[in-house]
Amino acid sequence: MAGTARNPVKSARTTFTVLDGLKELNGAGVTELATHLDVPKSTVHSYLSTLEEEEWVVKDDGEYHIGVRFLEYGAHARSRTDVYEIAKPEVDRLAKDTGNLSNLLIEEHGRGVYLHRGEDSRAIQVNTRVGTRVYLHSTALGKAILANLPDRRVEAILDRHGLPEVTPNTITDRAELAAELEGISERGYAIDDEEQVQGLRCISAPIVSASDRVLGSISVSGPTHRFKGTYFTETIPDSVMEAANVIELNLTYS
Amino acid sequence: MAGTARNPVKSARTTFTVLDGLKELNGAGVTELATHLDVPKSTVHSYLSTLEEEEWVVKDDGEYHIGVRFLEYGAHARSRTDVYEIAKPEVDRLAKDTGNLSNLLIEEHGRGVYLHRGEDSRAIQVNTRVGTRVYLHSTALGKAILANLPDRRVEAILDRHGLPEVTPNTITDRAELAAELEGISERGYAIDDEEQVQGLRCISAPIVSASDRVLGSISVSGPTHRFKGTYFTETIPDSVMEAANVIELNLTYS
DNA sequence: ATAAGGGTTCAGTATTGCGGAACGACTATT
DNA sequence: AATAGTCGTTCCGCAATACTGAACCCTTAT
Repeated sequence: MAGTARNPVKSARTTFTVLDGLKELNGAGVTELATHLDVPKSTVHSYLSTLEEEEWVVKDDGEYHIGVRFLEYGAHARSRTDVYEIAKPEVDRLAKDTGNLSNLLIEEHGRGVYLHRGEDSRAIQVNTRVGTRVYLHSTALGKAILANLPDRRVEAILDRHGLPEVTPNTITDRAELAAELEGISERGYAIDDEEQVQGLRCISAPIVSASDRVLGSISVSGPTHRFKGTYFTETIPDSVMEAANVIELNLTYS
Repeated sequence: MAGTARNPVKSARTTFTVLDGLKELNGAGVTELATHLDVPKSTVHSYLSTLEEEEWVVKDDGEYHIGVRFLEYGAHARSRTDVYEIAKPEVDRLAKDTGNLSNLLIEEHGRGVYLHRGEDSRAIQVNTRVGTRVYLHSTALGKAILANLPDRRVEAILDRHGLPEVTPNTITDRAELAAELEGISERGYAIDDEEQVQGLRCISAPIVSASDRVLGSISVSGPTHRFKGTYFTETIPDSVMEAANVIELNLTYS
C-alpha cells in the first residue's frame, strides 16, 4: 500500500519535526526547542533560521512561531476536495438548526481529517480544530466512512493503524467493529458514544457520491447528558441524514 | 532586520519548492513536476515519496497533491494571533450587513496575509483565499496597517519589498504613499481604488490595541460600479469603522 | 507485439547537513 | 559595577546524505 521511500530525504523529515515541535510548544526559542526535540541547538538554529528566511516561521521577540502563511496550503488542499465547498453551508446550517457542534471529515492516509466545523453559541466547546487528525474507528465520523469503504481498504487501514484505545468506550476489537459497521450500513448513520472524547456523543452520516464513493462524513456532537432519548435516537439522526442528503443532491448538480 | 541564515538547510528550502510546485500545478506527477521545477525527476521523486510517507502529500492515482493536514498548521498559526477569534464574527457580520465581501488581514514579514473572509450571497466573487499574501502598499487593508506602524518599520518594509506595480492604479512612489498614509491617519480609514485588483474598490480600517499597536485590519470590497457616491464615501466607511471599534472594544475585555 | 511514457530504483560522488565548542549579547543577581 | 547565567548565533572539520543520470519496471495505447 504505502511504498516506503527508498531515498528518504532526512532533512525534509527533520523540517517537519521542527515545525511540529514549534506547534506543540506553542512557539519556542532555539534552546527550548532543541531540548524538547533532543537535537543540538545549532542544528535547530539552522532549520529555524532557514524557515524564517523563507517566511514559513516568524520570529517574535526571541520566540519562533509557525507562520500564518501555512493557511495557504491548507485552504488549497481543502478546496481541492470534492465535498468542502458544497458541504460547508450545510454543516453551518446543521449547527445553527440543532444548536450543537457539527463537523465535516474526510479520510486521508487512513485517518480522518476535520475540514470544517459548524459552530453555534449554544454548542459545547471542544478542542478539535480544522486539520486535526483522528482515528477512523474511534469516531462516528470515521465509522460512517469505514462502513462505506470496500472491505479490503478497511482491512488495510486497520492493519496500518490498529485500533488504539482512545477512551474506555473505544471499539478495540476488529470483529466488534465489523458488526458495528454492518449496523451503520443498515441504519444509514453512525453513533459515537464517548469513544473519542469522554462525555461526548456524536451522530454522523456519510456523504456518498453518485458513483458510490464515500467522499466524507458530517456529524453533530453534544454532551452525553443532552444527547439521550429520542433526541439522540431520532431527532439528531434525522437532521444529520437530511443534511447529508442535501449535500449529495447538490453534488450531482455541479 | 532579516538576518540571512548562515547555515541554510538547502533541503528544507527544496521541500517547500516542491510543495509550491504542487500547489501551482494543482497536483502533478513526478515527471510533470520535475520539468516544471527544472530538477531531475529522481530528486523530485525522493522528496515526494518522503513527503507522502510523512503524510504531508497524498498520492491520488498517479498524481501527488498537497494534503489537508496542512490545515492544522494554518489553524494553529491563526489562532495564535491576537485578533482572529475576536474579529471573525464581526467580519462575518460586516459581510452580511453590507452584502459585500469583507476581509481580515495581518502583517507578517512585511506583507499582508488574509486570515478570514466574510462572505455573502450578494457579494462578488474574488479569487483571494485565506493565507494569500499581498503587498501592503497596494491594498486598503495594507495601507491601513502601514499608516499605524512606526516610520522606521514602514521604511524597512518598503526597502525590503519595494512598491511593485500590481495594477495601473497602484501607488509606486514613496512620497505619494507617505502622503496617502498621512491622510489615512486623519480620516481613520483607507481606500483602495483598483490598486490591487482592477474593477475592485475597497475600504479598510485598522485594528489598534489599547497599547497602540496595529494588530491587523478589516475591509469591505466591491465592484467599482457599485462602490461610488456617498455609499463609497460614507456608508461603507462608517460600517467598517464601527466594526473595527467593536473589535477593539472586545479585545480589551479578554 | 511493441513502443512510449511515467514511476521507481540504484550507486558513485561531492555537496552539505551535523554537532561540539567557542563567541557575543543580554539579564539578573549581589 | 562586576559577575554569573542564559540564550542566540557563529564557526569549522568530518561524516553522512542529498543529488544525479542511467537503468529498470510497469502500465497504456496503438
